[in-house]
Amino acid sequence: MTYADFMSEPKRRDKAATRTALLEAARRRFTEHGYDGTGVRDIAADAQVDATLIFRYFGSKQALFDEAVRVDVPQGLGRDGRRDPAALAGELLREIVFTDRTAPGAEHPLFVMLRSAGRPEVRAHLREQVCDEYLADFAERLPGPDAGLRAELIGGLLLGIGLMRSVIGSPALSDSSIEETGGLVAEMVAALQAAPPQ
Amino acid sequence: MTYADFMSEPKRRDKAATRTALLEAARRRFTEHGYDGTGVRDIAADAQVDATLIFRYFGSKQALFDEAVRVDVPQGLGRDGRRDPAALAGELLREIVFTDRTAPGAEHPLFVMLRSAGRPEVRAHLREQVCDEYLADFAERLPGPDAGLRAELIGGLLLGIGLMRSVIGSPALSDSSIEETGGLVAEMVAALQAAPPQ
DNA sequence: TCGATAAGTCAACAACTGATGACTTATGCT
DNA sequence: AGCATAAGTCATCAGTTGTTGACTTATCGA
Repeated sequence: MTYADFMSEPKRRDKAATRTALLEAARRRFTEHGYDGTGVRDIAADAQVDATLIFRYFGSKQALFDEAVRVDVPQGLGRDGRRDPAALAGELLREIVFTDRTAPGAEHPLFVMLRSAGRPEVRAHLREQVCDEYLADFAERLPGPDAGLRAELIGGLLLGIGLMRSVIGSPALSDSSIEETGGLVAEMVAALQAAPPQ
Repeated sequence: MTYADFMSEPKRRDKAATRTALLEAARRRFTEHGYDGTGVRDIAADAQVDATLIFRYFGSKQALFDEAVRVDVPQGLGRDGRRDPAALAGELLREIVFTDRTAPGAEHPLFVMLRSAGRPEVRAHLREQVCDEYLADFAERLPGPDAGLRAELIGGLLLGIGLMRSVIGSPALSDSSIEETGGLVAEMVAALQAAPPQ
């Protein structure tokens, strides 16, 4: 069988494979162009699949987006041992911000959502995930009556760093290593812990 | 002349007024729904004006967006006197992040752009403005060989705080005063200055 | 008061959007 | 081998998008 034969050969029918191909193509497209900038036909073309299968397998474009962007928030990140907010921030920095962006589906879903932040439902989803799931643990480990504010400042710092890297593409942060940036972030978080109540 | 007469009365023709009405409506719509989520007919309806005037006066939807989102970056924010990065950060916090959001056209253009970050041109514009215009002054006032990285970390912190307030809508930061938040931010920036080279 | 010019209106376009339902074709079991 | 069923295809819909050019109407100086 020649190469041309192989290429023109109709591909085997495989629901699971088609589904994940669609899901991966969707993640890439949504990451790069946002929800509104991506059409179902674009996704299907990337996955080399018929566009109507999106509705067969996911129901709607919105449902596909939701699934492409869903993430399991690791429960109780620093459960035993690492109760230190600075260490916790370091973990989040590694898990969310400094993902290997050469890999497929590399960008963390939080930043995919950020690129579609024009849509109110996406913003709501973002708020739930950031505030309720990621930031909840922080507040109770920080001192002072303004612990909630301090926790959100750490969240803002981490998200801001990710924003600079993945959305804005600022040069220094994009090229920096996690050790370099992590060290500076640790100092900032430590200062936040030590700061007197405002 | 009755009220009904007044209401049904055709309004005076006034190019300048129409233009600014369009511009303000565009700012509001783009702020709330992003570029792709906003149609020219939506904007025109808000401004109570015919949609085709957008193309008469601005050329295209994109050009209208550009003009609606344009901002004069104050040159040399801390030219004389306030050479301290922490003070500079405080100024930016007041100017960009803690704008009075009850006012019309309240959101700072940077965050309007963030809500349309799905579009590559918008991201490019954002990068230019943030890195070249806002962050340039910071780098030369910070110590160490990694001054550029530190400057971008401050940028990330400020943008992240704005993001939490205006896009995500996190509770504590949204309700906080500029004094409260500014105090904590000052501590973080100070720690960044004091940090040893990584 | 007339007429030139600017301001605003209207109908329509071609392209694209997400989505549907009826259709065809391949696959795996008996 | 043949058949039921799952997987994939096709034509098409109805609505929306940005944009255009030809049209009407108001405004204001002569």
